[in-house]
Amino acid sequence: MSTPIRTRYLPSPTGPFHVGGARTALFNYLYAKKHGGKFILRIEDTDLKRSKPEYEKDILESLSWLGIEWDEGPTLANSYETRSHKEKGGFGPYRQSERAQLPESSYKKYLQKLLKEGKAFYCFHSGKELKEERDTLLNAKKLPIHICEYRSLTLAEQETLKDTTSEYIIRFKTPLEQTISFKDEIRGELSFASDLIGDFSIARKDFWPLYNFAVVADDEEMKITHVIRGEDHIPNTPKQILLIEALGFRVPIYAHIPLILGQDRSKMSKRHGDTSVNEYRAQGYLPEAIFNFIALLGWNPGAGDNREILSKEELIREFSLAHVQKSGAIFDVQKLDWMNGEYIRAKSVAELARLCKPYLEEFLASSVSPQHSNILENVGMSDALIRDDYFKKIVMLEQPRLKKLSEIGERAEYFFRKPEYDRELLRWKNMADEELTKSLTFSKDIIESRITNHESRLEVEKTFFDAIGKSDKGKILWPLRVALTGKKASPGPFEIIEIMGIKKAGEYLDSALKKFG
RNA sequence: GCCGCUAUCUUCUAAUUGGCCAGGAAACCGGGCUUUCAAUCCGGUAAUACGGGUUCGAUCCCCGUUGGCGGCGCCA
Repeated sequence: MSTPIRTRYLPSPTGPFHVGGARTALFNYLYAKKHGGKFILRIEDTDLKRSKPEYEKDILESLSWLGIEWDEGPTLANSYETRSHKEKGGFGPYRQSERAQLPESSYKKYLQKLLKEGKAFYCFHSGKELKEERDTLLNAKKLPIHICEYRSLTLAEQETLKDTTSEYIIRFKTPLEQTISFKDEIRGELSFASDLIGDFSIARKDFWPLYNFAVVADDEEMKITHVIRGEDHIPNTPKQILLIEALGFRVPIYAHIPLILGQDRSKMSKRHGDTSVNEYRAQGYLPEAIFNFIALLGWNPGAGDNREILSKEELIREFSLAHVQKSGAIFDVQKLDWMNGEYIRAKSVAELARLCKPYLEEFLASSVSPQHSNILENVGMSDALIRDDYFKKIVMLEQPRLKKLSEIGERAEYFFRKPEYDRELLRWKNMADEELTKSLTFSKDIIESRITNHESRLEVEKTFFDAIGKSDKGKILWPLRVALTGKKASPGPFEIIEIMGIKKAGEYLDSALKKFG
């Protein structure tokens, strides 16, 4: 019996939750699910100055929205503020700050062990001294690491010094002249010289744990078997392995995945603007599309499998670390747009309408400018009264055109308020004014007197084509379509009439005609 | 600066342990369908960073160069 697989994702709630983090979480999730293991969410919030409850909430909500469910960790009910300890899993608490505050914290236990065995020590250099040393080394073009003089003091000597000053910190006594190597599941054998690491800090004087140490302690306590994280953590790995060995823990399996890069090829981060999951959500990207898209960023199903649209279940089934790319991938929004469109087209109309409705309402409510309001004539349909059956028909029309849900407002606006007309846009090719007026009047005539049942698109279409005869269809249909929509691009006029009805269509044509006196 | 990772079209990527014309998708361009825009169908442009090896044969293995990225905190 092999040990059950346990993967984890450790976000730090110090800013909006980004797609890079979501991808790391996703890979851990896919790997765990593929092998019937557990995916653990642990919050790295020991940096109390920067960690914020709202950021943690953002992480939890974004992950849930994406469908990346964690088997253990904080829950949305267990908010950062209330600290109600409604967590899932038996290895809690899952917030580092809470673990550190436990009366018999494991951090303290392990720290004391290291100190006692002479594997860690108190460093009494002041922050100023450290900074100066660092600057000197940097200026001399040397590696800015700290190999501390206090490392060789006995514990008793250190305890004595503790009485003389309050400025000290706990460091790991990094063994010299050693090579630390480990196998990365994606990159193979990696090795590092211990001399280049220095005596790194592991805890503050009050035993408050620092990152590298905290990770090692918690991974042990939570029985983590696989560490799947961004390649920016490769340099941390030898430090963590040194700690693991000093504490006699088991070394987990490592896999360092490539970074997601911004358009400028640098690590995607805050400076790249709208990269937060929330922002994509607000713009109307579907969670399934983002899930699918980020899974394919740095990973593919492998040899000869050209599928790109893959469901969550398929992704879990196909996932393997062996097919993870080694080099970083640029987040290409254009391709995301395409994929989102694919998912939109795959939706049922009812579902899509439900998803689009808030975007439409928001658009109609927010885009009423003073200059706009006088044309906001109520054409038999008040904004507050968007009937579902009516809206569904509109959505059906826009479905093949939509890339993001947020586009629905702009695209379907004319169904709810009369458009503003641009004289030149109404004109088909070089049509003269009289010709244009004739065309619009012609359409108005047909609509008002010849169509008996506008709900039959076939009838509308046939009536029009019978009347137009063999003459240039563009002369009639282009001005009609623009009169109906006010836009240079839109669905066809017959489909629009079918939905908006002859009354409103007639009124729109009247307005368009007024442009030409 | 030092250490590490990495290198196939503009972008994401494929190429059974070295072997067809280097394949797919997005984007772009052209065409069909069309009043427009989409959707859809057909077609097209476009890449193994460079230099050495090893080999009958290298995108693949080795070395070097160059480029890109990451890390070097009492942050995580």
